[in-house]
Amino acid sequence: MAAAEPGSAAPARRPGVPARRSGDRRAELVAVASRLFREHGYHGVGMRAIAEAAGIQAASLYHHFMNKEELLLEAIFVVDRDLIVEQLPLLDGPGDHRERLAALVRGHVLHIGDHRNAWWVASRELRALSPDRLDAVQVYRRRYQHRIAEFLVDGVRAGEFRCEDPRLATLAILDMINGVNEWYVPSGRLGITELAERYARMVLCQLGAGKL
Amino acid sequence: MAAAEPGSAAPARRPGVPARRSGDRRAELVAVASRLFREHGYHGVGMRAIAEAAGIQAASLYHHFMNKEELLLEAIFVVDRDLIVEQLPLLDGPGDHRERLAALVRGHVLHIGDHRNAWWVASRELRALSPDRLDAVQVYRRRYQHRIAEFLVDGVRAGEFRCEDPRLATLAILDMINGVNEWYVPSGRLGITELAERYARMVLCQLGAGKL
DNA sequence: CCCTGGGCCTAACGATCGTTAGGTACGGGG
DNA sequence: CCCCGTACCTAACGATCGTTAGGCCCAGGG
Repeated sequence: MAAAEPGSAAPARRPGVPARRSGDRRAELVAVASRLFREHGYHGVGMRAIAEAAGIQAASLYHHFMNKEELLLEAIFVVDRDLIVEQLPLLDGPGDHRERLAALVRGHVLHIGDHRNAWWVASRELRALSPDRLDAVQVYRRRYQHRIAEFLVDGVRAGEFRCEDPRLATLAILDMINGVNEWYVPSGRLGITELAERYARMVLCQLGAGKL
Repeated sequence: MAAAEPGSAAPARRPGVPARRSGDRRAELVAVASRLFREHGYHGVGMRAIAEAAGIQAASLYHHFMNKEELLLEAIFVVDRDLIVEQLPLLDGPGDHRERLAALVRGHVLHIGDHRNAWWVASRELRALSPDRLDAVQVYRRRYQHRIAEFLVDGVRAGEFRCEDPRLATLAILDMINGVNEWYVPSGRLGITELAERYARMVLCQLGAGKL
């Protein structure tokens, strides 16, 4: 996924050189598509543009994907799958509620930093999915959101958080974190690890659990 | 702008009936375009679709706008102009820093509620603007952001806010507020005025200036 | 050695894209 | 009454869209 992140032009694939592994090539193409979707939007990029950026012809993409929408879906799912299988378990890990929530926030910010293109696409181009695909993605997303809201309620009950409306606070916090990928660039004032740390602190502060 | 917000179909304009005022018709068309841009994205909507939703033919749009991009620019500028001329002055109004910031947050949330389509477009479709148009919009946006960061510094100096990095806090707060228009629907659990009030409180809380 | 299949190619399809040219109907001002 | 500007129309342009059909080339297995 993070393989072809830089704006690399066509890598001039020589005919006989196999693309490492079959699944690798697929992931490469998804990464290329993610970058272009991010830059111009799903409908702003044609199959020919994606193919050119990958160094092949448009028709060749159909040997890897059924259609354009499958490319989009795969790009989006990278993000949502990771949220569930990597982030959510952090809430059941060691430490008090403060520490566990901080770990989730840090992980979330770092994940955004590692998959900027996919995150952008995942948040802006959902509407281009067909209704049933869209539902599948939103199930994942709601699961993440509901689990966090539940965790906030637990934290309030444990006396670690102060928060008058956990559901609204969840939305506000997630929007705040996801906002990172609107303006973050690796060359910016703050590195992604500093950002992760500061956002963890800001979130705790917002829940009345700040240390400063 | 908020004139034709509902998802109205073609209003069946009879030939001889003038469209009230010349500028009104323009604003109506921008509102229709905003809604469609929001639903399908800038590149996902054709001039023919916009025209049909407005009850006219595609070619007729070119009597009101030079090209498709001008429609987009007009939709976006509604938002950014209002931010500068209506929101920023609130920071120089009466009250202490807490009250003035709360007023800005409330106004910001209410503005989002009143111009949902335009806000959506303004935050997602900037990339479709040509570089010089994009610059013009971003000048407005940066002015808003810098003024708020400056205000936070003042508030910290006055001992009303606690915040280790005002520039980062500004980004986080703005992303949090703008997130409202990702999920807000008028029929939701909370009305827009309640949301405005709660967001004002959450922002103050995040700055260590909460009352609870 | 032949065969199979993955990965890519060229060429083309019908549809839709943004945009333009040129014309019509009508209300208001001279 | 005539004329002008506004608002809209029909028809069409070249380009680009997503997608398909069919074929070539090469690596690996029998």
